[in-house]
Amino acid sequence: MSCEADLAKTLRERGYRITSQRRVILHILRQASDHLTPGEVFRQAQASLPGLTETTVYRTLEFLAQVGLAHAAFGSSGKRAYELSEHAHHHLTCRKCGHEIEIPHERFAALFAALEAENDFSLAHNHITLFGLCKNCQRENEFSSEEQGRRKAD
Amino acid sequence: MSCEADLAKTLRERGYRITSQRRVILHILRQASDHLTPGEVFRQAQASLPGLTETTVYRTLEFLAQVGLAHAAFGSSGKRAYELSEHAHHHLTCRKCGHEIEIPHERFAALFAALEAENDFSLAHNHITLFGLCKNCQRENEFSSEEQGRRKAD
DNA sequence: ATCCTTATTGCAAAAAACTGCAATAAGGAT
DNA sequence: ATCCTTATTGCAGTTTTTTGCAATAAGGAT
Ligand SMILES: [Mn+2]
Ligand SMILES: [Mn+2]
Ligand SMILES: [Zn+2]
Ligand SMILES: [Zn+2]
Repeated sequence: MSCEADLAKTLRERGYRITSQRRVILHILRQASDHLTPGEVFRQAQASLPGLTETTVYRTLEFLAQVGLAHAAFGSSGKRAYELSEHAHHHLTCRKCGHEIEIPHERFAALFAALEAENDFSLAHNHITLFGLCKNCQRENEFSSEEQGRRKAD
Repeated sequence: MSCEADLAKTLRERGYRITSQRRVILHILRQASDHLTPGEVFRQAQASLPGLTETTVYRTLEFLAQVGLAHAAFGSSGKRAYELSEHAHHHLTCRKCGHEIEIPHERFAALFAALEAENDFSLAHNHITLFGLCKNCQRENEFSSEEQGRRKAD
């Protein structure tokens, strides 16, 4: 109820329509534990909605983002991926292993507010990903450096 | 000289090779006033290097980013675009008109350092784009809201 | 229940990105 | 100057993403 009701309200008010495609895709995003690419959503959605097109998935995902129901992110794959927008957050993503650390938006709030004020700019809901190396992969890097050093010395 | 010398040093040291393709693409990035997409680079590069392939442009651009000579960014087009890495910076980009404001990295340094410390994470050189509305486009939005309000009231 | 407007979808085709593999060419060694 | 190793490129083909347009269907009105 609350899901459907929310959807109805959010969309109808603005003149948008509720379709089976949107319901299915939204449902898939709800189930998902993390970000999903259009391709992944498409494959899952086909099961419940045989006729569905990949084109529609792309457009629906982008639509949901526009309306504010979903948020796009660029993960380590480099491809766009979507997730439902619950609490605002950002990510630290490891370039080696893909491990993701979630950072609550509050951590960025002060800086963002300052940037808005200083630049007469009104920030939208951003969902950023900062790349780097996680704890483990940093260690591995040290190891390989040592090894390389030893090799050269031989 | 300094350009070529830099290039030689940066690449040869690590076992990479200097090729005409890399030189041309790098040269194009140097001329560019702002971020260029692979497609744009390709079109410009073809002039000086007829045989060049689009594939090579993609790979070279990504290569230059890996080596740290270039940096990727996701502009308002949503497509990846590259630029040379001079002083570290980030962007505030308007979703309406595409206007870009450059923010020096220093503005982010403190927060980033804190995030690294708090999460045992080692951030790479990130180049982020925050979307929103520029001064002008914010005003335009107000106007259209007013108009809409009036229309409904009629 | 039926009609109407038009937002949304599917389809077909294009553009953009990515891959595997064999041919090419840097650049260090002789 | 010639040879050799292998990093890099081009080519052909695949996958991913985007676009134009006609057909479809949501949902307000009658
Ligand atoms: Mn997220
Ligand atoms: Mn930039
Ligand atoms: Zn890692
Ligand atoms: Zn603007």
